[in-house]
Amino acid sequence: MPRTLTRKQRERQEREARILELGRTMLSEVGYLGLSMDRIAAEMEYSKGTIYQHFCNKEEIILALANEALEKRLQMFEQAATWPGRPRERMAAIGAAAEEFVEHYPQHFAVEQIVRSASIWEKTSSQRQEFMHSCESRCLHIVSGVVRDGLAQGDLKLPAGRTPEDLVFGLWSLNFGAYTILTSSDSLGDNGISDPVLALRQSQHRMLDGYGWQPLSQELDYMALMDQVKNEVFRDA
Amino acid sequence: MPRTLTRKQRERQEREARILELGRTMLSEVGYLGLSMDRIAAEMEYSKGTIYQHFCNKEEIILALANEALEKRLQMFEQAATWPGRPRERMAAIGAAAEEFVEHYPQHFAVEQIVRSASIWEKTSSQRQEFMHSCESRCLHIVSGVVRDGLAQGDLKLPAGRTPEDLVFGLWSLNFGAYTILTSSDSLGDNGISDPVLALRQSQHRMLDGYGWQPLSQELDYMALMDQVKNEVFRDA
Amino acid sequence: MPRTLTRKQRERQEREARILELGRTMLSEVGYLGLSMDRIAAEMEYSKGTIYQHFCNKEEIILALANEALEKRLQMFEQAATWPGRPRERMAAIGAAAEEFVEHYPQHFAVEQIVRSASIWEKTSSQRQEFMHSCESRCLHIVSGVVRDGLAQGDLKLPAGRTPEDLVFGLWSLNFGAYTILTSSDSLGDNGISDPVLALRQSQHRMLDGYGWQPLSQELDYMALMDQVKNEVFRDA
Amino acid sequence: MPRTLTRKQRERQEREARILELGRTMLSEVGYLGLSMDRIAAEMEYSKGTIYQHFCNKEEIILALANEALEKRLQMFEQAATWPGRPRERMAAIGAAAEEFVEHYPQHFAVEQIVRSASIWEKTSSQRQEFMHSCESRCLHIVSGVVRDGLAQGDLKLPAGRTPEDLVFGLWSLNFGAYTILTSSDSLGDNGISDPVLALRQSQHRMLDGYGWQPLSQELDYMALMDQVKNEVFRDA
DNA sequence: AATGAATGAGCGTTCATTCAT
DNA sequence: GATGAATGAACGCTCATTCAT
Repeated sequence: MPRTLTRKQRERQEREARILELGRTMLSEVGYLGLSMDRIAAEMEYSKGTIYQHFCNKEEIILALANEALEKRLQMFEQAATWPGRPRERMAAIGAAAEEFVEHYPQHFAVEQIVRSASIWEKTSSQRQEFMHSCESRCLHIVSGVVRDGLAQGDLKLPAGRTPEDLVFGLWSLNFGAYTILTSSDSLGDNGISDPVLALRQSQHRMLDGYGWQPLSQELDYMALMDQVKNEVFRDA
Repeated sequence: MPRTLTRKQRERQEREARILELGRTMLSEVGYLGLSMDRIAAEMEYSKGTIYQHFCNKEEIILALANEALEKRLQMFEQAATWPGRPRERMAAIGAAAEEFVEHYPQHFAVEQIVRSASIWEKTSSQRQEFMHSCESRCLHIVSGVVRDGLAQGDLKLPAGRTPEDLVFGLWSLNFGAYTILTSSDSLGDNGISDPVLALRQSQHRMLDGYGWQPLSQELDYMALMDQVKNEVFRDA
Repeated sequence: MPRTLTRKQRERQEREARILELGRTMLSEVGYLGLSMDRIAAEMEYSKGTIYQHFCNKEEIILALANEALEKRLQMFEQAATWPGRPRERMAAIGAAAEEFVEHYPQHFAVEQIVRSASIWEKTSSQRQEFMHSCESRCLHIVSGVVRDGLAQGDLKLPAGRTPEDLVFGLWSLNFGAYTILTSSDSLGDNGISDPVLALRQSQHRMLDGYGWQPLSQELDYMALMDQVKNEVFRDA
Repeated sequence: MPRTLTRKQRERQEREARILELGRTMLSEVGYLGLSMDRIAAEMEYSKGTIYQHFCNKEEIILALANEALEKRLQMFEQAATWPGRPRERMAAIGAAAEEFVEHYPQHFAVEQIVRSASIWEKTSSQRQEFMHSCESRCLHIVSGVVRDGLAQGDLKLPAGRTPEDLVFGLWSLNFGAYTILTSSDSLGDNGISDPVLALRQSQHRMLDGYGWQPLSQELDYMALMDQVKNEVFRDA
């Protein structure tokens, strides 16, 4: 029993990776509608039958892509969460990671959006669905962990009855909403929003300030910190 | 010469309304892909040709629905913005309106989401496109107007270089993102977010607190205020 | 009983003329497929029902247009046939008329072509069909009359068993074929046929020369004659 | 490694041939408008999808048919042009080939006519378009080659400034026009043209006589020659 | 007489999926 | 295991024609 995979298995994995790569590009370029098994097969220079041996329907491909995306996001969040410093600084680092994720892997982000808009669930295997939920959970958990650290250190207080997850939900919504609007609107500038990414950062930090999370953004230049994180942690991501 | 429309014209309008009503339901139930002219026609018990006499392609229907939705939202925002009280209270009123909008017209909100995800623009008339942009602009304008009022009264200060629109963009993102996640996730509860709508409210208010907007949420029970607005202004919307 | 038409009748006729005018333009611009009752009605700013009161189906319109075209051609041939001179000169005059017809009324010619390519006959009234056949007959008759004049004057001889109509059929074919090819080919120049209209003229005259029709084209400058006819007879046609 | 095609490939080719055969019949029976992918599929007893795997749109089928037709015509012209004898006799042989073509492959001729009347070009591949143009060119070239031979041997003279191609254009027009009229008119007999094919032959020969091409039709029985060619060269075409 | 809403068969085309080879 | 021919339902859309008003 070889520790390494057989050649066949290796080829199979490589093919699968190529399918996903192609699918990702397609999905982000032409959307859910534009992604077709025919096209993938043609571009792969494999037959459709072969594609179906890897993914038993179109939706499975999309869910697999979503899993890749979430895995990447998770990994980046994990990296960011290790940033040395007080919890609020680590929150900023995660914010930087989220920024970096959208900027550096726009196709991944596009997949995340599509998965939220198209109804994919009925036809997909519960295994992949669970994997996706677990990724999502772990992402959330990383962030809520930092919140808990902040609470433990007395850097912030939560309103009665509110959980760390509630706070994270706010940040998540803000981030996801901002990039969704950003991606789908071309009239932001006309409406006085000339630098939406900066506006997003401000909003995040003011929200945390609103929770009284120390050090407040008047006391620490989180903008500079985020740039630093992006440079140092994700320079060659 | 009747001041009112002729019977024919009335019938036409009613039919058009029915098409939109059906389209709206379909769109929110089965999404952009599931909406088909065939299905609309079948369900209307009219022929396809008749539908096409009202809307010259599928995308026009969707854009018309989006315009309805934005018009409704605009109207609700306008109403909320007249709420008596200090600017920050009026902001809360608008927040309540946004909540009410999604809750009371979930189909309208679904349309707003779909329009952001599907590429509809190429086939639609520029007239409808402009109408939509203008609605969006006016919505934004209402809210940024309240921000300006707050600034004028010295209730809040904006960071250097940031515009009222930037602040509004944050709230908009937060709101849109929260309801998008809320709508497309069924595992929030499992992840510790048991009441996402309440979490959204908190996030909004903490963000405004973060801008130092008086009166802060410690000083005024905005939750109660929002409930009051929903009861008094939108009771029978 | 008024000698003149009533106002209603006049209006009816004018409307009918407008329908045909519009139909003719459409037919020549977008072909048989592009001609639609919808479009005619829209452009006329009349209702479809009204159009149908004039022509009970699409094909009737086309046949009516064909009749107009043939009537015009007939009229031009009649005019040309009165050209003073020997029969062969009158043949040249008719050739000039045919040229003029295509050049000056390209839409009429387009209709003649369409009528030969689309199957229109099944749905049209026998009355219009007969009118068309009679026009065609009379056109032919004019030309064959000139041939008979030539024969009578001993200017040409026909091979045994051949009729004047056979000769005319040749000219007709040549003319119709040349303009059909001309209209539908854009590569004539590439194939060495730089001036097809001139080539057509030559072919015609050489054919008549081949019948020994006096005066032969070596003896009389038929090219100049045709130009003269076009100038003098059809200057302001 | 088989020199011949695999069974699959053979089947594919056969199916393609059947599609074209069916298309040809349809086209000649019900015209461009009557030809529909639905009907082809139904009559083939294959699904529409299968048809589309061979031809990516309707127009491609028609152009393929046109290419078949032109290829056949080209081949027949090439055969005829090898007829032993003086150039003018070879011209007659080509005339016989043209006759044989229309008589023996009326569907091919019908396709040639349809391609001249319907606008097919926009949707078809440039490859097929070029093939068609090249066939046309080569057809023309064969005939103009014979004219050049005649010129070289001093059998005819061309008017100043006229090319062999101009002469060929005349014959082409004559032939194409005659068969077009013949095909679309059922009243020729009533108008004194009892044998239009014979009339066409006469016209051709008189035209060549008009160019003084030796031997003239008085000196050589081209009618008999053409029959001989049809019998000997195309007996079992 | 005039209208135009309504029809509905038909069109060309796409595409996820199956399955014999 | 890989192939790709075959499927067939579905799609968006057109248009000649009818007919109640």
